[in-house]
Amino acid sequence: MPRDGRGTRTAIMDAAETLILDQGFAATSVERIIAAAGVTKGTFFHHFPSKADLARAIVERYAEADRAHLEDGLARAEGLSRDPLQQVLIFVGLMREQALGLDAEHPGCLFASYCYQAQLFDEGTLRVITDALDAWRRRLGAKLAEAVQRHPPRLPADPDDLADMLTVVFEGAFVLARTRKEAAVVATQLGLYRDYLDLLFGAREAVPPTEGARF
Amino acid sequence: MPRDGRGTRTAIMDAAETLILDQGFAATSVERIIAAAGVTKGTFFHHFPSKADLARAIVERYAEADRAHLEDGLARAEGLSRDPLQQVLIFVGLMREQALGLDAEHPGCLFASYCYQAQLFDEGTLRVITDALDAWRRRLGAKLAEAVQRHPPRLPADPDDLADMLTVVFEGAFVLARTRKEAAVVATQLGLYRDYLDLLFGAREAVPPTEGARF
DNA sequence: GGTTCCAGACCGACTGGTCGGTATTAAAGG
DNA sequence: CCTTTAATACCGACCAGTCGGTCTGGAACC
Repeated sequence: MPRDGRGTRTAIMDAAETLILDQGFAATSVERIIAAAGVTKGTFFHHFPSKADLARAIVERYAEADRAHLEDGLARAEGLSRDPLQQVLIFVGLMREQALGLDAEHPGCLFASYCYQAQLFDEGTLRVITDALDAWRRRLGAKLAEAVQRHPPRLPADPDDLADMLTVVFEGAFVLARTRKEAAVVATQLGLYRDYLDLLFGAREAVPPTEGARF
Repeated sequence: MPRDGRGTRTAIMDAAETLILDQGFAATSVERIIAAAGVTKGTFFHHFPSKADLARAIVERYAEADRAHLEDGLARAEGLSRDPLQQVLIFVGLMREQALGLDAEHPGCLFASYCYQAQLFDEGTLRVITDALDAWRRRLGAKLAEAVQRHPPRLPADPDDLADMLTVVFEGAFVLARTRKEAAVVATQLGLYRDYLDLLFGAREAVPPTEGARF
């Protein structure tokens, strides 16, 4: 094989991703992408058959990172507690921690960007997004369903909807943070979501688990 | 005076608004707008000096409707209870009611659409958005500050952040509803937010107000 | 020599925006 | 009452520039 083009490829994707996040896909011309990435048009179309293929590649990479983020956080939470409710609380806490470290002036989610320009993308590209968000619903929903069993909630609540709410808080907080140019909003709102779960499952009146789990 | 052009003007704005909401501003060409509105290019540029002026006009109209929505809901809630906490709960309930009536396949917020393409708009246009969202924070934050006085919350909570959370839930729920093509998400998530407030301010242990307000 | 990576001139389609002109209306002047 | 006038509403051909995408060709590596 000749020389390695993967660096160039990711350079194009990196440049495109940040441009897309603050001006949208349609306004992000190939010319600007290649200028930002320091390559030429020939190079661009060597790596991506079309601009649409770039969009797909970027969102797929983003979704993979998102999934890794989810699984990594869950694994860490599972290592820190046996109780599913505590795991979720810890998980949200971890997300909050990382949100605090957002130095970026422009926090934002590529999924949200795409979904507000949905007509520009083909079905497969949009499917990547729904699949990624469904993963959060399924994984957290299952944990919360267990939590509902062990810790009777003070108000009736559907575990899946509760899981969705984390995504909702993330996405909404990004929007607000962007308009205010104040990244701290994300961490603050995640904290409120955590409080909500705390209140919903009154921490003390836990039903003893069937097995000998400690907490 | 010549014949009335306001109908044409709003027709252009209506067409543009829906197009912008599902493909973004940059991808919404003047040609498509005028095709959808049934007017010609000359007419378009007669009413709007530039495409950017159209963007500004649309977001201003949207923000006015948003503000009216806020004030109308608050006025109704204030008519239904004297207690600020109850007013907020009723207000959220009203929003939920209206979200249930969303027949649109594409629920969505123009503010979010703009903020994910912020580079395309000038400062004044973006300012309209921050002002509109700040109004929600101020109005609801004040109510919630009163609520905190009368009903000690079970967990420490900043009234303004709590107010922000309604916006967050709205915006986040829109994103999720769009990806799933399932408008019901919005009402569901608003219901969860209402539950949160309910839990936070335990409904029964209210501190009697200084004056003789009943609730 | 064949394959992959990169370069940049080039193309037709489409973009936002302009401009000269027509149609419609209401008020003013007779 | 009828005409004039002026202001606004509307039309569509046209323009310069930008868009995504193609193509030919050379450079680097096996």
